[in-house]
Amino acid sequence: MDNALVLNYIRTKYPQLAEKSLQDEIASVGKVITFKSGDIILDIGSYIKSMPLIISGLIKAVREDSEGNEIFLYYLADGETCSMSFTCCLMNKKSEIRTIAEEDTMLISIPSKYMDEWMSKYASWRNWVMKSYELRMKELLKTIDSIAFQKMDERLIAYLQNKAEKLHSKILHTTHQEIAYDLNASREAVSRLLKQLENDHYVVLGRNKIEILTK
DNA sequence: ACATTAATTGTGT
DNA sequence: ACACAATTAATGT
Repeated sequence: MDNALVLNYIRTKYPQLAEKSLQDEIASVGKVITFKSGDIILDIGSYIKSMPLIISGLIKAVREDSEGNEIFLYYLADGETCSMSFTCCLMNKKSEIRTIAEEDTMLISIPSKYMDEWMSKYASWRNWVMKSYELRMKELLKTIDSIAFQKMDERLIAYLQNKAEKLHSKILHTTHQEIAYDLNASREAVSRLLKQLENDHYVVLGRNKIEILTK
């Protein structure tokens, strides 16, 4: 079994979940699931029956408008979870968002029946769930601020920085079109802004590649 | 190694 | 925003 593996992941990526018995429970009921880059992990309108603890890779959460345009909400990175999953599970509601694997991603899936049980059983679990909500709210507010108050050039920089941070890499493998979808801008606008950033020695551009230069 | 094709990026209006 | 040009990467022969 991959129990030992799960245990190892939990200890390295989720040190907050400190209780030994909790770690053991996660190891025994959690399933390791992998997704390929581009896979839709959870679509809008579908029911969720488990909660993900992300081990590696990157997941993008998006919202969809009536015309089918996607707008970027936030990234879910290693050491994080999806608060939407948590709520949906407990309330047995459909998902309001779509999550897509941005990179090849590995996560531990916890069946919903345990999530609730552990809330009263383990202090570290409860605290961590609360912390996750807080973090998710912060990330959402950041995105709202970006959409509401920032110009496109600032949004682009924030987007690139955020992604680099979540990926633990200064090199992003993406296209101008992809970024444009996320920011719901035109591809040309993104291309031109990126070219500006390159002239300002903020990034180096390549095909399917953006390297962010450290300042 | 070369030619062909598809995808991505650049530019002018 | 659109049309199209240029460039780059991928694929077949």
